[in-house]
Formats: sequence, C-alpha cells, structure tokens
Amino acid sequence: MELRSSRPRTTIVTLSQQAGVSASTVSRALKGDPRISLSVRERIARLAVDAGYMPNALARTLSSGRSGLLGLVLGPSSNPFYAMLLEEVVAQSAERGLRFLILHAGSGPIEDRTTEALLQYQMDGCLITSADMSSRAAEICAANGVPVVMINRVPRLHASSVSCDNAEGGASIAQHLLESGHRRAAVIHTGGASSNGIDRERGFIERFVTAGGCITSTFDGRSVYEGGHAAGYEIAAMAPERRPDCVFAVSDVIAMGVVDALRKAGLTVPTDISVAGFDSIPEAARAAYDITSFEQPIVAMVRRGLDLLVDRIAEPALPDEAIILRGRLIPRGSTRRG
Amino acid sequence: MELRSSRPRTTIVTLSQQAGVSASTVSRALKGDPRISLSVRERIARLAVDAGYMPNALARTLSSGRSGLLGLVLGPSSNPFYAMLLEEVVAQSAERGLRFLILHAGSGPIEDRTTEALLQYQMDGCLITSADMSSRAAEICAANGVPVVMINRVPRLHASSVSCDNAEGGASIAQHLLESGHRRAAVIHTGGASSNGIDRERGFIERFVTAGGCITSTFDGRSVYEGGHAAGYEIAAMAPERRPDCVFAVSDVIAMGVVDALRKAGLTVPTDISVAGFDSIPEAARAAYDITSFEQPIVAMVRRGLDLLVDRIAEPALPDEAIILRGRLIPRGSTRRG
DNA sequence: AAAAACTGCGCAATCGTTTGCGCAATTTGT
DNA sequence: ACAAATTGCGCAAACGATTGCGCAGTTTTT
Repeated sequence: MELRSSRPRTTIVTLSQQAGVSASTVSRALKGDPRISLSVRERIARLAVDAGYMPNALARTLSSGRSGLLGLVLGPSSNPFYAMLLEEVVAQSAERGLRFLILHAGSGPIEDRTTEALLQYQMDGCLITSADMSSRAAEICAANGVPVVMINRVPRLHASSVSCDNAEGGASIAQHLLESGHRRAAVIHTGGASSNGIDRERGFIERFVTAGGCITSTFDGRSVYEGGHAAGYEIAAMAPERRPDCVFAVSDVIAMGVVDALRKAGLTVPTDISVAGFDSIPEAARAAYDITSFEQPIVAMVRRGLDLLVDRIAEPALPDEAIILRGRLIPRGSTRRG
Repeated sequence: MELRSSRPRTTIVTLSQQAGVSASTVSRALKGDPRISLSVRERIARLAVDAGYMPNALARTLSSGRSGLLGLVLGPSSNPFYAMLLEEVVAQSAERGLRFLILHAGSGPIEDRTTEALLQYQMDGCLITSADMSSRAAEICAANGVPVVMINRVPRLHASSVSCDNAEGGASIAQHLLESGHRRAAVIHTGGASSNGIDRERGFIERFVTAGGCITSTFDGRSVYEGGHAAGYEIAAMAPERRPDCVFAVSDVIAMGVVDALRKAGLTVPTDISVAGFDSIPEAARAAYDITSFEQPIVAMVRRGLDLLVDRIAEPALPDEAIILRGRLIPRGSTRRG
C-alpha cells in the first residue's frame, strides 16, 4: 500500500550520496561554482542527467527568497489583440525560462483569492496587459514591493510600462485619411478611462482638425464589436449630407462592428464611407474586412516588457521606466478612395 | 542600505511570538484543528488578520508535498473557442482557489523548458485543452504520476477527459441540413488527427449518408480561417450542377473562412449554398456571419474538468474517466433555405 | 623552512510550514 | 482518592535547496 509516489524523486541528497560528496557540493557543482574542482563538477553533472534530476523550484524559493514565478493579468481575450499578446508572452517566456501564473483574464473584476495568490506564491513580479483593468492588482503589488510592468497601458500608479505610440498612431490614421481625401470624421472611442484609447483619439483629433478636417461626432464603442456595430448603425442612419466621410475606431474589434453595421445598412465601404481601426489584428486584415489599421509591434513590446520586468526584479531600486515603441500604419482597402 | 524588503513578511513564527504559543499551535489553529482550544484559535485568527498574514504557499509545499499549482496547456487562441475556454478556466479556478501556471499556448511545439517547469514546480495536476497538441506534456505528466485532464480532446494515453458529444453534434448538423432540404454536402475537416474533428466528421457523414444525402467532397481546413477560405474558393469554382448545396465545417473559424470565400466568389449564403460550423463562437453568431453551429457547453465542460482534476489529485488511484456532455444545435441564418 | 595564500570541500543554519509523537494538566471513571 | 482517559499544546524532525563559515591539505611566497 504505497501512498507515496512509487518512484521517489531524485533530490540533491540522492545525488550527493551517489557521488560520495556533501549536498552543498552538489548544489554548488550544479551551478558551476569554480570552487568545486572540474572533475567533481563533471561527475555530478553526469549523475544528475542520468538520474533525470530536476531541482525543486519551491525549495529553492524558500532559501533564495525568489520564486521565479511571475503573475499575469490578461485583458479580455474576446479581443484577439490580447489573445495575440498572450501567445507572444508565453512563447517569449518559454525561451527565457520565465514562468507565468495566471492571475486574471477577461474584463471582470479581480477576485480577492487571486490577489492572495500573488503573495502566497511569492511572485517575483507581475505583468499587466489589460487596457482598462481596475488597477487593483497593481496596488497590491505596489504595497508589497512586487515589480509591475504594464504592456499596452500607461500606469497612473508607480510601475513601468511599454506601449506603442498611441497618439502618433491616431495621428497617422488621421494623416492617411486626410491624404486620401477625407474631411469629415466620426470617432469611436472606448468610453472608459483607458490611456490607450484616449491617446489614440486625442492624436487623431488633433492632427485631423489641425489639417483642416472636422470631427462630426463621437461615439462610445465600449471596446467591443457590439459597441462598434451600434455606432455604425447610428452613422448609417444620419442624413447623407450630415454623415461623416470616414470613421476612426480606436480598436479593430470596434471597427469590424462598424463595417458590418454600415454594410448591413446598405452603405459600401469605402465608397460611401471609409473605416479605420487600430491594432491590426489578423481578423481585421481578412479580405472580408480589409480594414486600414495601425499595427502595434507586439513582439517588440513583449520583449521589452519582459526585459523591464527581469531588470526590475534583479534590481528593485531601478526607477520606473515608460517605453514607447513606434507602430506602423497599415493602409488597407477600407479607406481606399476613388 | 537595506537589501531586504523593508517590511519583513509576517510568518507563522511572528504570529506564534505575538500569541505566546508555539509555531505548531499557530499552524494547527489556523486550519481549525479541534485539538487547539477555541479561545486560542480565535485569538490567533484575529492576530493573523491584523498582521495581514499570508501563508507561504511554497514553504507549505515543501512539507505537505502538494503545491496547489496546476499546469495549463492552451490551444491556439487565434481560435476564439480557446480564448473562451481560457477565460472560463480562469474564472472558475479563481472561485475554487486553484492556481494555473501557463505551460503552453498556441499551436507551436512544447518547449523543453516548459515541461521542466511541470516537475520543478511540483505541479499537482495538468489541464490540457488543445485539440491536436503533440501529447508531449501528457507523456511527461504520465511518466511522473501527475494527473491529467483533457478538455475538448479524448486522450489516447491514460488521462481523464471532458468533451462534448462530437459525433452527435455532427449528426445534429446533418439532421438539420437534411430537414431543411439539403442533399449534397461538402465536409471540411481538420486534416490532423484530432479526435474532435474526426468524430464530428464521422458523425456528420454517417447520419447524412444514412438518411439519403451524399457527400460530394471533403477538404482540409487545417483548423484555421484561411483553410476554410481556400476550401470555399474551391467549392465556389465547381460547376453549379456538381456543387454541393451545403458545407459542414468542423469548426466555426473554418466556417467563417468558407462563408467569406463563397461570398467573395459571388455566391449567396444560404440561397446558393448553406454553411454550418461547430463550437458556436460569438464571432460566428454575429449578424454578418450568422452561421448555424453546434454549441459546446463550455461552462459545464470546464466545471467537470476541474472536478475531475481535483478529485484525481485527492485520490490518485481513481480510474480514468471520460465525460461526454451533450451540446446543442443552434440553427442560424446560414442554413435557412427557401 | 616557516608563514601565507589558495584550493576543494563539508558543517550546519536557514527559509516557512507541517506533523508525528509525547508530555503535562485536567477531567472522568471506579 | 487513585488509575485511566482526555484535552491542549510544544518539541523536533522533516521537506529540498542555499550559503556563510571553517577546516583540512596543497601550493606559493619570503
């Protein structure tokens, strides 16, 4: 009646017995401490491989004080942008040997039990990728000296961040629309207080108005397809002479809703009205939508985000840092005029 | 020059000193051991709350042998179905106080470093939600006695599983198409060896053919939009008299590709040809697509999956279990005839 | 040739929690 | 009033790895 796992794990003690040395020697040998002779180091290394030895990360944490665990807060993955971000984070963290514990995903509020995990598992740091998440998790981290890095969101609180140049992105879209002959724009924002959405909208409006365009109306797209859809219907219902000749939605999911609504209402994109989005998610790039957008450099954003996090963990005294990466305008069919 | 965190963590020892009892008493009191008098238990409980005490989960693991950590392998979240699954898993695990460490996400191969984490962090169990992931992670778990539960995938290897009745789902779609007057169907499968796709296809074909329909052709949709799109083009290019009157795609993402391609090629859905999918993801339900589908009971699937995992962890000797939940046909516009 | 420096390794404490065992003090049984 | 059972708690040994310190034995310096 064995309740214990049949094959007892190989530990550092097992190895030390096999090698006829002390446990400390094994520990040092395994991490290549030069104080241990080369021959012993090699012998132990071979033994470790043969036995399939895996250090117990939890035990290591106890003495070293570092868990090697990072927390991840993910935005609503109904927005493919966050799904992309997730995959990129997972891929890059696998390369670096970083481990992410999921603290939260989605748009709901963060549960208490979740934030407890942050402390119970002694996470070394936390990555927050949500645009408008209540900064609850960030507060807890701050209160406990856990480094926080935000991707796609500029923190009010102290924390480092990586985002793309949202204002410049909005301006690029404005520029593009102006150059292709548009003069009357509707803007669909997110309603929320997300710095992202606000910056995009601000950047767009500033450039568009400065260069002689005018903003005919603004709508709340609530960051979701349905929000864009509703706004699209309203726009389609406007009298042709009052209707804008282009729409800028602060994210692609919203823009997709807009396009579908406009078409449903009998308008043709871009002949009757142009639509531009933001993020450049694959779905918006599909032939059926072909929406002009502003691409966020996701790979680079994640890379710099992890850099920041790793640096901060190694050197907690480092000052907060806000990295802004340049994105790229991707002109597509939805704004092609004449 | 304090390198240590400014406010040293409250541990069980801190509490024991404040309470004037031993550490073991605190430990037992905190988990409500009746051997400790009620008064002491209450006093310690109060002290713990005041001090904001959080047990160190890592230290607990060391002595108890249980980490409370679960591994998660997620399918490609470019398929919204997996994004939904992710959110549901996260939501339900928060309620239950379960913690998930992300082992993998996406369709790429599983990295070695990832599987190492499984052992290093002594995970108690593992949840695999990928339809066609190389069962590498499952093997490692099996080899190390880590319970595995698969959602949306029936394991070859020993492991428990939860899935919806895929064959029955395929049959329902077939029935629905037959009843709405279709007789010639094209099937778009996933090419891969995923049990899901195979069962859906098999269920569909069996029922459709038995009831007098015929299968005109099959295509490989590779589980992605683009695969469906390519197949859609091929179908549209067929001579009208040879063309099927309906298409069954084994997942909604594929179906969306089909619909877009058919439309692009000038055909009208469902007038010229009907299209049905599987999964009932929100995107396929949108007015622009309105695709008939078979809904998987995600909430229940995740609930049973976690049940299975928790039970298996508590009682490793439990036999493998395969749970099949009934799904639901959702008729929509894409198959509405005449 | 004696002192100093270095090399290679082990001892033992430590991280925070759990748990088997045992020991007092109190209550119960006779 | 004395033995037995019960109650309430502490001691100390784990769990697996890390690390400061120290101790031999060898090599280099003076």
